[in-house]
Amino acid sequence: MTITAPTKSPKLHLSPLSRRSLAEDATSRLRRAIVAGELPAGSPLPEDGLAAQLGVSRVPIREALIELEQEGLIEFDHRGRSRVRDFSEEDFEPLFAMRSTLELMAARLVVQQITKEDIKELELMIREQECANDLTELSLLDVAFHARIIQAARNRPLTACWRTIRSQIEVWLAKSHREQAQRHLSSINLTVPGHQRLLADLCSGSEQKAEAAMKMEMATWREWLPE
Amino acid sequence: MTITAPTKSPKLHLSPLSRRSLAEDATSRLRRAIVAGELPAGSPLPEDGLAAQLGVSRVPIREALIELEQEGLIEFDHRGRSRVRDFSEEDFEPLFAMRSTLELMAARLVVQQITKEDIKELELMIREQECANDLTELSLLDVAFHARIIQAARNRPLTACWRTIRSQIEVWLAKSHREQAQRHLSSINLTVPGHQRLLADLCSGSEQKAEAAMKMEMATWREWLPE
DNA sequence: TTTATGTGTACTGTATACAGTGTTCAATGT
DNA sequence: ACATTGAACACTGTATACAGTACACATAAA
Repeated sequence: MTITAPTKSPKLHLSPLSRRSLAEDATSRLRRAIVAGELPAGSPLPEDGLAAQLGVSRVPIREALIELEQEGLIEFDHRGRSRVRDFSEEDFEPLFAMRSTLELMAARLVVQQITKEDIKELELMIREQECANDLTELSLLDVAFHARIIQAARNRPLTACWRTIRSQIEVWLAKSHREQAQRHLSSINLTVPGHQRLLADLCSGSEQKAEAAMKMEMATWREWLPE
Repeated sequence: MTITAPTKSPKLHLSPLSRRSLAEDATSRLRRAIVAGELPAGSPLPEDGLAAQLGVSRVPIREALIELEQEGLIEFDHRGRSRVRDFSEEDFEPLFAMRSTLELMAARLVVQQITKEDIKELELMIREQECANDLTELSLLDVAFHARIIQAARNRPLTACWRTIRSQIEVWLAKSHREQAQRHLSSINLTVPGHQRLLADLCSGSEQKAEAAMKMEMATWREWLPE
């Protein structure tokens, strides 16, 4: 049984599977480690050491570190050495304000142009949230849901901005869960209905409703965090 | 006459002049070239070629290209080759919307906490704008003025977001001036009074005034650009 | 003329090597 | 004790080398 190549170009054009580079792999590995708290705040990130651990050379590591710095997860000191960023409580309010601003803008844009495709995917994501086993998993799905809303706004600069804060949000949530899990247990039952409501209002065609729903969502999130 | 080292550590701590790296130099050189239109939209940016022209190796060039991609000035294709981004007219509206959102947020934050230092610097910048010789110079000073306002908002994520759009704004303005300089000649006399008014309202302590003034400023800018 | 097939080329992705620099810490002098 | 010097160290910044791969073009087959 031989594999025969198609003589005519096959019309079924697959998404051109993105040859992930080592740099991208390193980025997501490190990002996950930081979000999960495996690399605690303040940890030094020597290029040599990381390269050895991940079994690659320093080059992909350097590129990963640059990316993570843009995402606000790590910081370089004056001579180029990087550490996991140490978020203090004063960092929360600005981050929250920025998130609210971006998501409110997204809500306004989404309501005008949401597609069937968007709705289908968002509904699917809500269903996945129903199956979440623990808080950490749920909060990552939560953030992913909001990322999908941003995407539905179809505004490239907005997506770029969101990218600069998304990981930081994940860090906050994970940290908060680790430190005071019991406080958030109730939220596990609120997330799904909240998102259903939000999605409904984003589909309503009313800018007021969409904005109000998003403000509500942001307020909920606000209560989760510090103090 | 020998130079004697101070025996006691000198209290006068100078800002630790940032040993600019070749990568940073390359970034600003390339950024300027793109904004100025010397590297037209669509130009390929082979690492070898750029490295040779700037007299460095590919490593700093790679890092510069990554940075410029984050700033939205260049794009990588599916196999990692980069080109100067080609802004079409549809790209303008989203960029404008994002800018307005960020600057409005900044206005709200600034009015609560602007300092004497901020005001002094902003006034100085307005005086520099009075001396601008041509439109290009003026528009760069204009963007720098707004960047300083963002800085005065003292919100780190906001600054990071602004960084993702700033260069794109400069590209739009420069491009617009090149293509239809005469349309904008009148604006040369409006920028300074507009900024004086804006600064006054940012200092007024009234959130309403500050927001209104910034909206006005954004509307002015809006008229500069396509159609 | 079209459609397949090979081959060269231009480029990136990655590894490796080396040079330079701030920091630390011990040795030295006062 | 204290300041000063110096040498070793740990690390980044940069250059260079090599390997792999998508594309273009030329050539061969239908």
